[in-house]
Amino acid sequence: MQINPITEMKTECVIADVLTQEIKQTGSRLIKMRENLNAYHQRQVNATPPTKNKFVNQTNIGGFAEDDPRERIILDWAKVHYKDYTSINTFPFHQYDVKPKITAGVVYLCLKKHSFIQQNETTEYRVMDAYFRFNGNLQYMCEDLGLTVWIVAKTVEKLGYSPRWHEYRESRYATRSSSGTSAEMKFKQLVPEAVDMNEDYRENNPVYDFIVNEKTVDVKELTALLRKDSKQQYYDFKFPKNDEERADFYCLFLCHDKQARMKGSFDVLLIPQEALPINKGQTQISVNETANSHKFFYQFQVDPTSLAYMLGCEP
DNA sequence: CATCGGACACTAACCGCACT
DNA sequence: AGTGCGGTTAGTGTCCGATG
Repeated sequence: MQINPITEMKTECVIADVLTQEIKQTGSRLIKMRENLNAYHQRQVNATPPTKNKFVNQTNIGGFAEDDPRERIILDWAKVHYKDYTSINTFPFHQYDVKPKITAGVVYLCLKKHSFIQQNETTEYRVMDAYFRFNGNLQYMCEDLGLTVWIVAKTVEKLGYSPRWHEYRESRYATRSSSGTSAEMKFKQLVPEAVDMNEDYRENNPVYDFIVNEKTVDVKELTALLRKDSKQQYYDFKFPKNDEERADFYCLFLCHDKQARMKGSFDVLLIPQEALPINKGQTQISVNETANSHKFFYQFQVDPTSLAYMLGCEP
């Protein structure tokens, strides 16, 4: 089958336009999702008293005073409504104005004490147990469970709770070693909401560097190469051939100056997975503005200052 | 216990030939 | 001229065991 290159080019442009539109819409959706998440997170924070301790003391589990009215309230509710540990979310927290407050953690500990919750070895159970033991601290949960942060966070979500990405990020930054200017540093600067996946959880070989609003982003810093044969300058962009291994977005920092790199000027392209060629693992992005590859990929150029917005973060 | 170094892994940079 | 693509090279970081 013959394909007219002009027609194909036009089709690609149309696809690019549609995708650009799609990114904007996705951005709006993500903003909405984030708002919901924030509201949920706020409720969680209010519901769980913060602790300075790394661990919630195990001996305190279920340690209600003899006359603690909360225990009776929870047990009365559990006799009628408890099915399994996901029922905790359905507890009518707002109905009881007692002090100390009844929180999800309190309900859990009480139910565990009275053997409503049967200990088992499912991932869900272990994650939930760790969630309450470590007050939702992702870092400690991961260390304790030996699971990757991504699996833990997803399971937390599945159980109806909100993974505390923000707190996790801060904890990572505290122990980070600074390694000069790079695209990843720049990305973090431009998208402060981004969760860095690169350094501490390599076990499962994440193919992405960051998670932003539940979307995976792989950041690449490239400088133009000069082809010896055709004297053309281009950026060599390699990515996984297989769809499943690809990140949701590729954020390319195309440096103009080989020596200055990120210290000099650069273009930022935010390329959605859907725009990448199928069954291919690499492509070239020509520096020449008239080249097809340039025109196609530069449709995904974003202003560095609007990068966070494009990824669905609040302005 | 700290630290040194080799094996290994990952990535950007680069090469060169093929094809249109 | 422009692109596709498989491969190599170089630089860097990590892991882990040997060593003192």
